[in-house]
Amino acid sequence: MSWTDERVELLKKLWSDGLSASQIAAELGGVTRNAVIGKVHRLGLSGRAKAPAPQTAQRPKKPVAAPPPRPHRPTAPTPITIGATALKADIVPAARPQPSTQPKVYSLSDAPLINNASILQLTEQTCKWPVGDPGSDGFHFCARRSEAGIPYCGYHARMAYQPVADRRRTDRRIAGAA
DNA sequence: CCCTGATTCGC
DNA sequence: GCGAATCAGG
Repeated sequence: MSWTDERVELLKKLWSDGLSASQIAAELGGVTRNAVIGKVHRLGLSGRAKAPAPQTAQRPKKPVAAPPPRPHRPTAPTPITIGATALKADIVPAARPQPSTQPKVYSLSDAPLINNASILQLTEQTCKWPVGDPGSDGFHFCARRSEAGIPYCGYHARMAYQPVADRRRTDRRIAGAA
């Protein structure tokens, strides 16, 4: 995945919005936070104003609002309780669609219609691209206006219908490689 | 250990 | 130019 004009533009926007490099990397997809930081430096926009955006640095112990109820599948009747953990696996992040057809060129959509959208708030008009780690606090859906006929905004539509780039998490130290 | 950005340097 | 590896820190 390369730094297209559009991706650079989004990078600039998110960076100036105070998002962290890893958050931006997650939103862009196909790049690591190292790549984002490297690009930021090459663009000469390192150092930014104080970020009012909620940094993931320290998570608040209590969510501001009650956590959204976890949806569960209506298909199977509630099984007889053997273990109490049955619901755990119910949240499955929307699967990234596999590459199919090459879509037309979409324009970059605007800001999210819903900030921090939960799955329950998604409608026909909102991009259903999952952002962040399901189960983690910051997880939400993109929720920019979706393009007609497809469940994604212009930007994510392109990600969705492109071959899934290897989403490397190589920022981890290699264990054992003393 | 989780995370952050900064820097280096082989590609 | 790119970004993994590394560094320095919260």
